[in-house]
Amino acid sequence: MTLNFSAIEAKWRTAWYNAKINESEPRPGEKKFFMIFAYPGVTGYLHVGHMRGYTFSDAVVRYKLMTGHNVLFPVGTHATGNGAISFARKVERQDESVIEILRANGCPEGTMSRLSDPLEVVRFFNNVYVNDYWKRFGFMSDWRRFTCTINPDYSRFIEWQMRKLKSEGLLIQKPYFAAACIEHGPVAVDASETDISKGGNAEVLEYVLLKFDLEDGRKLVAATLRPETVFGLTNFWVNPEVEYVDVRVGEEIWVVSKQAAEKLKLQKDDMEVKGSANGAELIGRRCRAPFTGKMLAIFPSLLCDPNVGTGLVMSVPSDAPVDWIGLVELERDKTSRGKYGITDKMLQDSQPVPIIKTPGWGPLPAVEITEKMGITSLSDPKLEDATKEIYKSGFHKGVMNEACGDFAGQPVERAKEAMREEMLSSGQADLLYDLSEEVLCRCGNRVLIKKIPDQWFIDYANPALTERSKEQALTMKILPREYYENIQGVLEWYRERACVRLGNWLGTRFPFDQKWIIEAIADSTLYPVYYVISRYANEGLITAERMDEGFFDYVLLGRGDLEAVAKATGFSREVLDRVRAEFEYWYPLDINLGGKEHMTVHFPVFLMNHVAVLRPQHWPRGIIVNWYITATGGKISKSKGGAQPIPDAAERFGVDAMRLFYAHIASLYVDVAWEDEKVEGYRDRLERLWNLASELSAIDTDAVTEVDAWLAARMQTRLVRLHKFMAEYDLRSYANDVYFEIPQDMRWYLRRGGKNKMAISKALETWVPLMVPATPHIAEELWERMGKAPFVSTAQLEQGSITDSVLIAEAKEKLVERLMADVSEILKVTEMRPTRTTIMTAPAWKQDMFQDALADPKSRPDVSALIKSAMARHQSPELKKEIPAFAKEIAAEVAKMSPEDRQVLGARVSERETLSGAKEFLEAEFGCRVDVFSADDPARTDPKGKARFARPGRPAVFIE
RNA sequence: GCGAGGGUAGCCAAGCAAGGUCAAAGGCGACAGACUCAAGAUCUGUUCCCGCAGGGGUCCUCCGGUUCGAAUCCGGACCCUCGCACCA
Repeated sequence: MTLNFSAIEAKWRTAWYNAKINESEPRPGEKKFFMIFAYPGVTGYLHVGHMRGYTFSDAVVRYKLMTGHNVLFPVGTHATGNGAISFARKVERQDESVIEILRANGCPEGTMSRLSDPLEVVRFFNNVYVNDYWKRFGFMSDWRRFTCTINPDYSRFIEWQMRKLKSEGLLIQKPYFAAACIEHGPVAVDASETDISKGGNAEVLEYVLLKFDLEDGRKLVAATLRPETVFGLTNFWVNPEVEYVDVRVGEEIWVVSKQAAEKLKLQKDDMEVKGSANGAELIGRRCRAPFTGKMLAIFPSLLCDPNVGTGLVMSVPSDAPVDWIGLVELERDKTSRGKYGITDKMLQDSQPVPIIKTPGWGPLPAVEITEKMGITSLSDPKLEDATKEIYKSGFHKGVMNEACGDFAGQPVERAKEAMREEMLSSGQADLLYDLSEEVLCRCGNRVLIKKIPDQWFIDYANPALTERSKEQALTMKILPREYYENIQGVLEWYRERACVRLGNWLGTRFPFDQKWIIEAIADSTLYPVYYVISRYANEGLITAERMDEGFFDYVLLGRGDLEAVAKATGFSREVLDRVRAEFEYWYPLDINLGGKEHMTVHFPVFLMNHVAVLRPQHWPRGIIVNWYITATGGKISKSKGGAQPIPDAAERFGVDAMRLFYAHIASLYVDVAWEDEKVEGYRDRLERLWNLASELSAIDTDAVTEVDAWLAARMQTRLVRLHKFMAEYDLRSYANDVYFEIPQDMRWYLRRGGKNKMAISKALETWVPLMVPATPHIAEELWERMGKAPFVSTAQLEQGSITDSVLIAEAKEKLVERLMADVSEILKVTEMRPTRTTIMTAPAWKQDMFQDALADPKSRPDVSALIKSAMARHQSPELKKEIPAFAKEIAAEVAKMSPEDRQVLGARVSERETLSGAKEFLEAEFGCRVDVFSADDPARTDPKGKARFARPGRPAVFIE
């Protein structure tokens, strides 16, 4: 029969939500479990990959619910930033790809036009996320608590958070250099290119500006990334075709390209353009280098790009292939030399000077590499590779040589920093921030780096905060284990982070200066707290306008006086105390789960904000990081739309099949490629389990067999294992046992001739509830078919216990399985068709000795002690030779066993009795007569003398 | 570049922190058998090599080391993925 998953899912999610079993109320005295997943940013449709982490969270929550916890699992969305704005803009200009995505996801045409409004975008997607994704997947989430970061009440909370950070001294102000469009203000430069139309991969570079004195008092300003190479300067490059300008910066007159002047204007407070400067006129003159004071000739070079740096370049031919080839070309170019009056003497004075010792290279790497690569002209494209190669090895492995004064012997990396500092403080250098490639705003203007003099930061570098956060992290459950260790380093490394920004963004106004909007990472760190409040705001019991500082202080920090707060806010005392009690009940947060992209962004600041603002008993208890589900060809891209809409996938594969896929396909801590066939495989698996359960339920006999006890025992063993897995949030191992191992146990039971109605229904009652975390809908349906009252979702899982009788039952069955494996091995090799099988279990003396060995507390049993006691027990002369040999063997074997195995095997079972009991089964399996003897039974048939091979746990076998 | 993670049998994927119980779970695929008129589904078995008695050999990217013993620990090489801060 084919199951109608879709109907089953709809039936049960409706039933759950009608019965409100997903709603969370504090129940004082009862254990609580509070988990969230990092809420998604509202930037468009999500894809099937996103559901992995969410589903994992729901599975954990459901498991906790079934193991004695009162759970809280709220959800929300994060709309701060420019995601919704950029989406709305695309709709507005009828961007084809966006319209296409909307259509593909079934967005009605009428709704589409509304989505040119960012707030409508947020509203629309909030609805999609909650209804089409999370409810559709049957999450045990308390929908009453939904919140979104641009809700007015949420904003009050964020304002409060900022006030607390400020009063803790954690908000600081200092200049900052940010990418900005002249028209539109700050823009985001990132690969998704939401704000920009070109240059998403650009990086912000910090150039050191070096000032070269001209005789007329002006300064030629060269921009460099390698200030330490001033020791190797030989000349200066000016492009005769570029338009330069004189600018006044403070007291000084600088010469830079016109384009560079524009950049400087955005970054220097006291600066003005004086007039144009003639580049060609400078060529042939001389300038004095900073730091060394060396006089340098000025040569022409058409390679100086007015858009890069200052459009003026200093020349270090020892280590810059471009500079070296520039000189080589100039030497050849008699015309230019004549035109600019460049003499042989000037060229001779510009010979490369070795300054850096780099392993694998001679004193003049630039000369060496151009020769090796056969580069002789500035137009050779290989020049770029050569430059990269020399830069890389010189910078990372090089050491300054004896020509470098005080810096001789220092690694280049260190010398660079030291010289930068020294020249900056002595006024010989300055800084210029620039983008590594051209970036264009959506409006078409060029994006430049602009100084923001009064930028606010959260001071995550604060030593006390860092220290307390690190200590807290040590006490937390953080998975995977690698991240538990790494987060220490991440917290240490965290610096101040800009927490507000200018421009057109969604978010909360900064309470200390309304021109700023609070930035997206800053307003999403403390928010799990808000889920205990949002519910009251959503129900209208408290209102945004009146949620003041005193209100939050009272409910979250336990500060202030109830009467005063009630009076100031107008909220009822009863509500105020309910909110406060609810916070005290649910907090701290037990688990925050989020994707791996959060490891160096959200998680550390999430922790630090809690530590900074809340009392220690409310600091977080756990973090789980999930890796991604990717498309077969690479990452499923959020900005480019999901591979298939989530509701479509749910319809096609079934929610439970998808949930099982997420749970079982791999550990949470590896990336997995989404493949339709795999999800279909899980759907088929669920159908098979359904059929198996039906087949078992249909059995209606009371016949008692020895496997009944085994089945009961095996379920106990499984339960204990399963709870151990979930203690580590190892949902994958859990699912493996529930969906693959337990069905295997059930089939084995049937194959062994089990058919006891009571035993079966007992096992099903254990098994079906175990399916709830991963596949709740199908579990409910099975539960109902079994005649149980709803809901299995709220049932409690058995704990399971491993008693002696469990051990014995397991050991017996293991014996049978082991024997079957041996027999089939023999049959396979010999290709016999058996007519009779004789099984000879180990003789009493071997069994006794085996038990002695297991009982020995030493990890390696004492061979001579084994021999002694065996000799004392068994006097027969023919054993005299066998005992020592076997003692040695058995001691070695036992030495290798785990304590668990020893325990199992120590549960002494009569092998002959056990196998005799399974005789009928074995005869059916082997298709021949089976006789079971003890090896020391004279009645046995053993013409080939196999009996002596009998060992405890592995009887001898003779097949004819 | 800096920081982090990874490379396991035809494929996917456990194992690796606490070395021995690992020829290495589980799934998929393939092959064989049962069932069936047949196909599919299902169930059972096999799926590195050798072996007519339950055994042996060679394996966990490559090279080297530690150890009685290494998929697991250490060093090196090659390859892949992710994060690097105002996109969230």
